[in-house]
Amino acid sequence: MAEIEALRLTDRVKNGLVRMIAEDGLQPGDKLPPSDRLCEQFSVSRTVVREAIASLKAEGRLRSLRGSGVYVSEPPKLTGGSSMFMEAPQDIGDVLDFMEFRMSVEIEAAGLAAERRTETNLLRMEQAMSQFARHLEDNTLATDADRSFHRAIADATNNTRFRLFVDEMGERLIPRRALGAGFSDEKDKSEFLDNIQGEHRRIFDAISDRQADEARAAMRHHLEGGRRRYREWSLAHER
Amino acid sequence: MAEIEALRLTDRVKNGLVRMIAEDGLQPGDKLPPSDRLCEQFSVSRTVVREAIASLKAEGRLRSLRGSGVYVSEPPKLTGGSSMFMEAPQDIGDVLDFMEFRMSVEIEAAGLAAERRTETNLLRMEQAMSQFARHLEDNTLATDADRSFHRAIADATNNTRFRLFVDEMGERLIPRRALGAGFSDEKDKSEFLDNIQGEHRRIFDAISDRQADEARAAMRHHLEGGRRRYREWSLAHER
DNA sequence: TTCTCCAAAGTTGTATGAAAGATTTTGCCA
DNA sequence: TGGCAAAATCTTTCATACAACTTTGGAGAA
Repeated sequence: MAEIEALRLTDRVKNGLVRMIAEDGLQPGDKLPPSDRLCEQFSVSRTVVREAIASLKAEGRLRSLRGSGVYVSEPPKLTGGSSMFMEAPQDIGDVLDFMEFRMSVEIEAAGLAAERRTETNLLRMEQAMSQFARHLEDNTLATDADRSFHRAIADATNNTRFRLFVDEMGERLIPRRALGAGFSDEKDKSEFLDNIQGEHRRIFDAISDRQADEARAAMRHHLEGGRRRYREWSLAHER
Repeated sequence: MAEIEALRLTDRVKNGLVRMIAEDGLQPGDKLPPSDRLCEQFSVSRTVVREAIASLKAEGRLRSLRGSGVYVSEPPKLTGGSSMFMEAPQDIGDVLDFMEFRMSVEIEAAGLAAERRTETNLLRMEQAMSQFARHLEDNTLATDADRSFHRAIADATNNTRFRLFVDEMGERLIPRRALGAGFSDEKDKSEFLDNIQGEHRRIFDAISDRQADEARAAMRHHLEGGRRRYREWSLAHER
């Protein structure tokens, strides 16, 4: 009879990792120390470290890239919304509708953010932008950074509903392909990503300068571009 | 460049395990084959099998007893939490936040409606407006008419998401009082309701004339007024 | 100088052998 | 038959090695 499950090393390391992420203030997209380093830090073998990381990956808190490193990813945010109008889109037309709905929220969020943003809000946006630049080559990590940027704007509205909406939407509407996949030419892709960075910058500047209308216009332009690209992409790839 | 994340062996084994559990009809509490067996079955090393099991443990689908074996555990029950951001508002500040969030959606809905409305849409709006006028004396009926008007606008966007949102929001955010209750003077009240009719009329005209920006401005003004009145009312009645 | 290409170093993924801790089964003896 | 100890089984952990991939920095070319 196993009254008390002896705490396995793997669990100890797992807890140590989440504590380490919290204490060191590691943001989504940041890199963890290499596994060898973690081995000596926790005084365990690599097997244990790897299993702990595998656990955290399964929980969606880490992401690993072969040959590169292990990265912190966006916190999982339990799904489970039941609202009909937040259902995951069913077909391409539905995705476009959803994107349009999203626009309505985020455009206004940008405007409110311009009126209410604090220095801390601006800092988070800047962090997200530089993170985006740092991970241009990796679609999933750039997607994380993109979400961080939009979430920082939602935060700046100082209205919880916007933040909650952006979080929940992220679970359902992530046209991951749209952030870099589907380009046959590498030059086209980097140009496209540069474009997005420019759009983010324009939104950021408007919010920083407290220009609400310009912030709305910039956000509208940004999201309209994404929606247009998705439509073109889906037209080209429909079967 | 990371075109397609090459599927790691661990993920393959993980999928294989869940498929195996399903196909063999393993119930919670049943024991899995020993890891050595799984290794040769999937033709991989123990490392891989162990990481796959670690993942499934993290997801709560397996649990392992040292020295005994690995067992299927109760399937994790889906957290049935509804969409946080659509929760019914808790306090006055929350109501104001929700109203602001609603504004973001309906402002854009008005703009889209102006671009896309059909004659039928306009007819529905007119019906709602005359219904509103006909029932000025009855708060609940006037509220119904008000909802019909906003829903007709959402319909005119030709985007299902807007219609679904307006419907669902109506369930949660009905400042019934704001539509007439709380007036000590009958004259103030009728004046207030005339005001609302005028705002509706302005929105309707803009949509009818396909003036998207004017429709947005009119809707913003309309909802901002409602929100301001609610705030004043709540300040006057706070305990 | 600046750009391109390539090799070396760094990092994760996979394989293998071994040993220790814990549980279950076996088999012997009374 | 009943009890008990050894054997077998299984998970956990450690250590090492190699493969696959990415990043980095420097040598050489334009």
